[in-house]
Amino acid sequence: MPENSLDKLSRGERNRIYDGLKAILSLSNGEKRARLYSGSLALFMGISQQSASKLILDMNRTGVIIRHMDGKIQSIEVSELGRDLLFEEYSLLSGLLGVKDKIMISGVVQSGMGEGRYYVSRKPYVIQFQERLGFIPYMGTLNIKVDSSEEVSLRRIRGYSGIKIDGFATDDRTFGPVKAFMGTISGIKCAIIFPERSVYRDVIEIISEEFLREKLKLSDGEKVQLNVDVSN
Amino acid sequence: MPENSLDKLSRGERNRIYDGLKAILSLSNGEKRARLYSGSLALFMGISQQSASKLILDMNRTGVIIRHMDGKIQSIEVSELGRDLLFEEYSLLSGLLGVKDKIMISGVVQSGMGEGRYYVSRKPYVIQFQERLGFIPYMGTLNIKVDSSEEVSLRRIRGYSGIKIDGFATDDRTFGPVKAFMGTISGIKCAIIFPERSVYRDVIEIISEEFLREKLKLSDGEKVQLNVDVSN
DNA sequence: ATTACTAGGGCTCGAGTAA
DNA sequence: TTTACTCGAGCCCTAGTAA
Repeated sequence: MPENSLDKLSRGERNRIYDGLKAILSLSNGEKRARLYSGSLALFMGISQQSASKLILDMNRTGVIIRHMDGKIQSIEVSELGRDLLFEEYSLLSGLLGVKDKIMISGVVQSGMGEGRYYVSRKPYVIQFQERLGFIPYMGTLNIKVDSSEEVSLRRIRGYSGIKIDGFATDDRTFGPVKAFMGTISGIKCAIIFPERSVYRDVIEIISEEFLREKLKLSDGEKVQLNVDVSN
Repeated sequence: MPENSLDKLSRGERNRIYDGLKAILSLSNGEKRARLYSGSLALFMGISQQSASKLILDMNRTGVIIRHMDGKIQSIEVSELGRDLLFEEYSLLSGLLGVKDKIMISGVVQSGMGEGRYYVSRKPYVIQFQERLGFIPYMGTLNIKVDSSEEVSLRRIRGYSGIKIDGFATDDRTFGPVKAFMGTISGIKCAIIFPERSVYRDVIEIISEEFLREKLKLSDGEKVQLNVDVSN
């Protein structure tokens, strides 16, 4: 069972796993899964079969890959956690190297279940939205289902640390930390918000000072484009 | 004296240096040089001062940083070699993660000294251009001085491995390996060529089946835009 | 203050080898 | 065949400390 204990890993250990992930992606040839022997991985990485075997075990233990043993040959798939790790690294490098990242996301308007409204109207969130995003959002979210062709763009955004909105707890429950990215939709200032620790979803939630759905006269299924600023 | 012996480093050693470079860039705050104590670097990286000191020495030895000792405090600058290393990593990740890279470069036409013509007309090069790029280039290069605002884009391109053109030797001298990237300029197919091992230059050389300068009626100082395909 | 050398401990890696 | 365990060697990291 994965422990998601990536934070606790030593620098060396983390880099080892990081190299392993890159190697597995290289050997996947665009497929979702890579069918390989520990020996093939070893050859590719220039390490011994024993080390590659241990590396695969470690990667599986930390949950960055999902392994299926089909008899002798194993098929390995980079997990969501593993992908996130690599996209985080990518986004970090983007920032450090000064790559201008104007990421655009397009998708279609979707109706939410109203949970968005509930969350974004919690006072501790609202206070932070005002302080860190510079506006008090309309009490509701605009949900956008991102085009599947833009999955990579969305993952790239998620890879950035964004603007931190702290979590908090009430008597009954806890509200997790959130990260936000400023952007514009049809010229109107807005922000995308993500739960800090979440699995990849193709639906994103947008907040804005305006009631976007009304202001932009949007109805379900309508196509919209979003400009996202990831420079922090 | 730098040994440029990066290839000979072990995986662990290379990752250590890689982490050090990222840390130094993080601590530079956008400045060219970072003024820091080995202790500050240590704190930032979560390692001991001694390890940070050794890391700095190693990075200096391999030539990925340039160090100036101003008394006690040192100022550290990531060298061209170091930058190349990071951009290579960035480009590698781009490819592995499937980030669509349509890189555009703009600059102004410049007259070369005619050396471009000499190089690209050497037969072993020409044969490879035909085989690997799919065309026999016009015997000359179009030189473009890239806008300084697009330095990062150019470095990103250089970070990719591109299409390999092997070097060769004649009786008198050797011609180094070259890497090429397909692209278009005003809709006409072309390729950028770089010496495989070179320092960063803001002038790039374009080859094409056509005599671009004439076909596009270009004169010195004229602004042009280039679309580069880095997907290999 | 700093930087950085030297020793010792821990950890990673690979050879041998079992299953 | 393959995967993966054990254990010894070597390497890297840190503490102590000199300059």
